[in-house]
Amino acid sequence: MTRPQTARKKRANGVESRQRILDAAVEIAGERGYEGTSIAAVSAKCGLPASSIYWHFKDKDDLIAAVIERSFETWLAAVELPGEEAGTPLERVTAMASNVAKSLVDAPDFLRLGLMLALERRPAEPRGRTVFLHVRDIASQKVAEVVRTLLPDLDEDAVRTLTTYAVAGADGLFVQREINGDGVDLVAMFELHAQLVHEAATRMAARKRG
Amino acid sequence: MTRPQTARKKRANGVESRQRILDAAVEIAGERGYEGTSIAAVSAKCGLPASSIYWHFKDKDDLIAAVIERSFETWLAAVELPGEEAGTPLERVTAMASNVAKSLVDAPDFLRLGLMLALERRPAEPRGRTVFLHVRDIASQKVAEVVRTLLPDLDEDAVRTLTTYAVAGADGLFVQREINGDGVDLVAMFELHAQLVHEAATRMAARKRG
DNA sequence: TCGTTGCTGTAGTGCTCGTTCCAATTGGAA
DNA sequence: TTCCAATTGGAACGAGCACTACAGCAACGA
Repeated sequence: MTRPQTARKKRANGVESRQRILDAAVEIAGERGYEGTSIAAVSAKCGLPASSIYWHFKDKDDLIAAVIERSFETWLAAVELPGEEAGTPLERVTAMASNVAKSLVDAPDFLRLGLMLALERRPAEPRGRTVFLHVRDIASQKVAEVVRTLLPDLDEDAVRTLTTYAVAGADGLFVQREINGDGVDLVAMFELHAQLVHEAATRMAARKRG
Repeated sequence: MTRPQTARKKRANGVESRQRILDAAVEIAGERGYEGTSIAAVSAKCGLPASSIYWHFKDKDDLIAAVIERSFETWLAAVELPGEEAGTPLERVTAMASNVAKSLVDAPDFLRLGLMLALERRPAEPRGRTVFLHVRDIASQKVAEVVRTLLPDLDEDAVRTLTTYAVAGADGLFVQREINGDGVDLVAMFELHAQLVHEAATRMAARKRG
C-alpha cells in the first residue's frame, strides 16, 4: 500500500480515510442502490476494514446519507444562473441548463442514487432518502428563484408549475441518458428543454398581462 | 403432449396461484425494488410457501421479469392515440397524454419498478431490467409513430429528438409525482407537456419547410 | 516513560437471503 | 382401485448481510 515509511501521517489517517470510504461508497451506491450497497463491498473497494467504516459512520444509513450530502455539495456548485452580462434571459437560462447537463454527465452517481432512493417506498425510510429529498428541494427552490428573477410578472401558481415542469424534464432527460447511453446528447436536450420552458413561461406572463 | 383440455376443473390451484404470486410480487417489487423484494416477503403476502413460488417461476429473476411483463401489458392497453374524429392533432395528443397520466396514477408500480431497475447498474444485469428496457422501447416506438402520424413533414432526426423529449418528460413528471405526491396534478402537467412538445414539433416542421 | 486518543485488524455475532429437497395431498385418468 | 402428475408444506442449506467486541498500534500530551 502507499504507506510512507518516513514522516508518518499526523495521527493515523482520520480525514483521508473518511474520504476514501465516501469515494468507494458513492461509486457502489450510485451503481447498485441502497440494498445493493454492502459494507463488505465498500470495505473491499476502499481497502479499509468494516470496523473502520463503523468508526467513521454510525451505520449504513448514516454512510449513505453522508454520500448524498457530499455529492450534492459538489454538484450544486456547478449549477448557477449566469449573470446578466451573459445575454438575454433565454440565453442565460439555456447556458444554465447546459451547465446542469454537463455536471450530470460528469458525475451521474449523485442523481442516479438519489432517484433510486426517492422511488423506493420502504417501510422504514432511510435517512439517505430524506437527505436527498431535502437537497432536491433546495435545488427546486433555486430553479423557482431563477424563474422569478427572469420573469417577475408571473404569479406563484405559474412559477410552481414551471418549476415542477423544469425539474421533471431534467430528471427525465437524465434517466433517458442513463438508459440509452451516449445516444442521447444530454446537453442539446437540456438546451431544448430550457427553450421550451422559457417559451411556456413568456406565454404565461403574456396571458397574465393581456 | 395432446391433452383433452375439456373445461377441466382446477386441479389444485395452478393458474390462480400464479396470479396471486404475481399480485404480491408486483406490489412488493414496486415498493422496494429488486434487492428489496425477498421471496419470503412475497410468500408471506400471497400466503403460499416459497416452494410454490419456485414451482411457478425458475428463480427470483424470472419472477421479477414476469411481473414487468404482465404489468406492462395492462398498462399499454391504456395508451392509445385517439382517432381523427377526436379533433385537431393538438387535441388528440393532449387527450393521449391525459390518458397516460391517468394510467400512471392508477397503476404506478409498473413504471416505478421499471425505473428502479433501469437506474441500477449491477454487474450481472437482471432479466427484469432487460424486459423493462424492451417494453419501454415498444412504448417509445409507439410515441415516435404518433409523432410521424401527426406531423409527416418531420425528418427522422426531429422525430427522434421529439420522442426522446416526450418520453423523458413523462418519466420526469412521474418521478415528480412519486416524490411530491398529490401536490402534483399529473394529468394537468402531462397536458402541458403535450402542448409544449406539439409546439416544438410544429416549429421544427415549419423550419424545415421554410 | 506513561497513559490517552484515534484508528486499524481479526474474528466473530445472529439473522435473512435465495434456493433446494422431499414428503404429503389432491383430483383426474387408467 | 391404482397410478400419476400437479401442487403445497415444511424444513433445511450455505452464503452473505449489518453490525460488534476487542485487541493492537501509532502518535501525541504529560
